[in-house]
Amino acid sequence: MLQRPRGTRDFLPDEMEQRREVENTLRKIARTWGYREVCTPHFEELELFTLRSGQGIIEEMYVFEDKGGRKLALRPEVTAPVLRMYVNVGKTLQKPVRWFYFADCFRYERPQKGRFRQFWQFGVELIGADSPLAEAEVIMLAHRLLSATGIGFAIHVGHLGFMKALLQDLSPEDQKKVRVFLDKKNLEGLLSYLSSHGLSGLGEKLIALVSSRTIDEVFSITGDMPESGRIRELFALLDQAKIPYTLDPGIARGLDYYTGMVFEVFAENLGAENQVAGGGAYRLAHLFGGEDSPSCGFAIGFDRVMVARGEIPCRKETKVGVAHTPDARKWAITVAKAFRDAGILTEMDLSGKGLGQQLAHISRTADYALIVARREEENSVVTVKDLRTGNQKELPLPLAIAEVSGGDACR
RNA sequence: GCCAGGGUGGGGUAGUUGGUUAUCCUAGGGGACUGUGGAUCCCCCGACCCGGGUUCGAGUCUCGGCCCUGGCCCCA
Repeated sequence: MLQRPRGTRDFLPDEMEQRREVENTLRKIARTWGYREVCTPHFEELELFTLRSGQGIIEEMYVFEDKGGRKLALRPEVTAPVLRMYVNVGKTLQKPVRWFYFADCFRYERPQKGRFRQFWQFGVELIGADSPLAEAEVIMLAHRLLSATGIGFAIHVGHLGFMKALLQDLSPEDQKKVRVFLDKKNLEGLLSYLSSHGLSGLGEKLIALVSSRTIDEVFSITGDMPESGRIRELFALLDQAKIPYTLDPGIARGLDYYTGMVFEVFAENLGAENQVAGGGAYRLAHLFGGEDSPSCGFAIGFDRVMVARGEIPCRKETKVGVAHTPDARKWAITVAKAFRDAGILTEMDLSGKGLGQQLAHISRTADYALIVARREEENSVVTVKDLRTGNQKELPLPLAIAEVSGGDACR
């Protein structure tokens, strides 16, 4: 038997309906904030992704050559494609541009809880706005979206400026090493690295920095910096908006292209892969040949959100099944059409068996049975049987539809 | 790429020191039953992840691979 490729999933209707419900909730909210949905190709030129993230990511991507010899890659994320699109068409757009996307991405990684080779991201990009309010807006929107999914989560907000201020005299390699130690909260490793590189003086300051939880503490360690005012304003805005967050100056991982504010969101009930969203302020447009545009955005790991939500029973729509006899087939089709036109989920019996067996099947799969046979056809009525109570009545079509519309689904 | 634990019908399971036709539940299909139900009864369908080795004989032991689950690494 053929298996699906490693790290991919099939979704049965129950799960698909839940995913669509959450997706559409996210879309709706993003729209009310003025963001509009965009879509980019599943594959792009390989260079688009290596420009952003370096050659190292080739190993982590699905890379292939097409019949024309072009080097392509399945998108591992969507920020770069969206910014590429912005550069391609954005000149004429009014700034700022508010876009969102819901897209599947592909990474060649080892699957584990909440991590798949094909996964979905819901993301937001705010391009061409350079202000603390813009940065606050994306965090506020992330908070709003994640709240709507019903999961428990914690937002950590940081700023690359803090660490930059302390590390500015170090070589780029040392900076990177130090950031990795800090991000992993490996303080012993950090101290021994620093002392073996003649940098012991930094250790105390760095540890104090990453354990700071207020902006005053942070600035007392880093001293004043050019962005101080702006950073204070950002956090003041979050406080005013009553966004629950933790100031986390230790966020340092990855992404050299982030320019200032960075944030990460962690969910409860997930294993090692518990980050459900991440983002920050960045500049990418100039990399793809556009004008330098300050931007910020984030992506939500949709699959992890769904895992974190756990099993939530799906509410089902009222469903009717149409049992009919061959001599009344024409009327049965008319009846079914009328119910469907009224927006009611309607299934025709396809088996041609006796009414008893048709009802046996319908009673397992629907809330109401419509019985349509010669008698109903002759009188232009339909027998509506409520399968929960067993009550049935013969009604003309409009009344029959009203009867079913008024009921609640039981399954 | 690394580590640990797993893999028996669609789902869930039993299978003793290696021994006949691999257990049970459930789901699915058909029938009893062509003007009224989910019950009941009967029938059917359907599995040892793949490949090599040991053995008279492998679901069971062994080696390799694949896949799953969790963790490490990475995480754009």
